[in-house]
Amino acid sequence: MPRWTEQVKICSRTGLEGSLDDGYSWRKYGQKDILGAKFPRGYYRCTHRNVQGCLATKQVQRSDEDPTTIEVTYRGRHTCTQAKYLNKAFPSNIKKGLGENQFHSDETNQPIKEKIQETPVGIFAFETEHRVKTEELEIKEDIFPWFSFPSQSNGSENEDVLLESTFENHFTESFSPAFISPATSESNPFCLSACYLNSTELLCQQIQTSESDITETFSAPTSVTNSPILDLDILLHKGDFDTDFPFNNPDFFSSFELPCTST
DNA sequence: GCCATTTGACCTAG
DNA sequence: CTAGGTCAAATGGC
Repeated sequence: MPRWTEQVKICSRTGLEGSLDDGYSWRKYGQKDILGAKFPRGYYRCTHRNVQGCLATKQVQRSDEDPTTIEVTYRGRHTCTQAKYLNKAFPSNIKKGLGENQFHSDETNQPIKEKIQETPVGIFAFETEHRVKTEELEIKEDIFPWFSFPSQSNGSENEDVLLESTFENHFTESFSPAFISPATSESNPFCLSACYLNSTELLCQQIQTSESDITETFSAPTSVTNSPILDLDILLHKGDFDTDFPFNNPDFFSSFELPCTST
């Protein structure tokens, strides 16, 4: 049975923590305390298991080191109708560009692709969660030290609030003005934090700044500003972005609004 | 009443 | 034997 792991960065402000919507509907069937882990592991199976015999399952566990990161281990592929639906909902070049680096297995029908394919709903989840390739995690944390949180839970009931506050403060203090565009001054900086560290997430960064810059950024990765976030260009795999990559087309963004705006 | 979640019990691989 | 994974009754929300 195919098995692979994602790391999902959560945005506690959105309240989506816990749902971890990946486009599929899951039913929780168990939870276990894992030896040596601070947080219990949740066990989920596809809601359509009984009706359609879909054997996909996933395990969800919050990371010890960074409680804002959820490790999601998928097992088995979806055979239910929602998998078909999700496969049709997004341009195929997205799948090609983003899928191949995300997983340890060579399975072709992988949730991250399906998640991204799911629009517009998938886009919103895509903006509030942070999925990273496991192998890149350390590199990202080196570049974004403010993404690493001290282990401060000590049983506090207000852990999430505390984390959110810390996260937000780190961001408002750490981002340069060049990164936070004046044009998006009403946007909550924390929303920028939810726009991400890998290639997929950098797209969101660019969405928040200037759509017209997107093409330039992707087509001329050596032309960067002094914004530290753009150093992430080194993490981009040029092959991930085909010339017709949808995010290069400003029209792609006209179909939805960015949800992370302050009230 | 239906469905999802919770949680202690049970199963099983190592 | 132990830890991880699953089952299923109890519980709660709608």
